[in-house]
Amino acid sequence: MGRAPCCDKANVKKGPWSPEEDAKLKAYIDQHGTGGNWIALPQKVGLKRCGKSCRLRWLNYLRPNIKHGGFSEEEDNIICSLYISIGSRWSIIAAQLPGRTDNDIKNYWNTRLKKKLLGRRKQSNMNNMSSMGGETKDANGQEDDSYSPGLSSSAFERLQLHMQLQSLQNPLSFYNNPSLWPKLHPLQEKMIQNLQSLNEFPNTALMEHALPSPQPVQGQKVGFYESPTAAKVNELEKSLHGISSSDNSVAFINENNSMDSTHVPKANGIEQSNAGIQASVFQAELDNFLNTKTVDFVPQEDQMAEFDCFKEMNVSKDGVLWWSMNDFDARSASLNAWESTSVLHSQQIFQEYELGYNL
DNA sequence: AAATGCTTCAACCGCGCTGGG
DNA sequence: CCCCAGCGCGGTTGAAGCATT
Repeated sequence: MGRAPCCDKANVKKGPWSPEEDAKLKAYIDQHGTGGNWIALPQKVGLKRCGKSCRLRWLNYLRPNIKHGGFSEEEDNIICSLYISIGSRWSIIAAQLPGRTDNDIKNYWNTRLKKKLLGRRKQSNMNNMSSMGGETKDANGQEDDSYSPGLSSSAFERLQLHMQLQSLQNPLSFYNNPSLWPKLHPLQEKMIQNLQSLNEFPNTALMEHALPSPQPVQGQKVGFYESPTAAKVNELEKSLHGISSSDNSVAFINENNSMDSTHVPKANGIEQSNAGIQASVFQAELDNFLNTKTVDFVPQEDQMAEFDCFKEMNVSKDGVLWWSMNDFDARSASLNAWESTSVLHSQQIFQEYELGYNL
């Protein structure tokens, strides 16, 4: 037994809206507002439409100041950064882009941005692989088919994108520590095994073959990078507060030529140098794609101290920057010139993001 | 010029959440 | 506390337009 339909489907018109219907709806809402009840609205307006359909039409097309198409590079950057940070929360992303609707952004991501990003990765990987004379595989060793069934699942795709970022930035992160993984249902285990079996080359092995190990230089960054997300938010931070308060997963060589353990957990089977190379390669790709300026940033102890939860989890706060609670609210308040959807329902949502993606 | 394939995007669908009764 | 109507969201669909053969 399914749920009751929201309206009488038989007596409701479906499909594209006519100019007359648009005009009717717009005129009514301009004059009376929505009345706080979309279900009752079509009757009042005299439209044979479902209330949900009216709402959608108004929000996505008829309401004032809607922008269609022509996404700017700045908007691209914001969408990409937020997608990597929070996933397909289109309404939240839309709230950061005045005049854009969640539907528009969702379509834009699915039809263009995603392909642009993955397409570039594909191209870049092909370049890497061509020097090896191997067949085309992505950085995870998978058959590099950007449109493969594996990527058709948005959840898996997002996971993959995020894992790429996460593992490149922090080779000792959760994703690279199976011992930290929660127990899975046997079917889930099986699925993961199947996915892994597709990987002819483990991630690091692939890069090990592709690239020589770097020689760390005293005082230099060794490959961990500030993600575009972090850079973007850092920029926003600066513009909002006039200071930089974000932190990034940047590994440093201290004066003794050893890793600064404040920021980098002790190695456990994965060579930092390889991770560094992976990161720099990916950074180049992503920076190129996002056209985001990479900002040199030296994290301070007191800044790290803000993130006790990361310490407890024995991982550095990685460069995939999570909106800190107060920051996000403040940012939302100042950037969200648009009305509509509440940007954040509560701090809890983002605590979940932090926990969920960093665990 | 016609057929076919591909891309785009408006609209629909169904589910989770919320608040009022 | 429970139920239910309505809202809002994310995923999906399918028609229209465009590109290619």
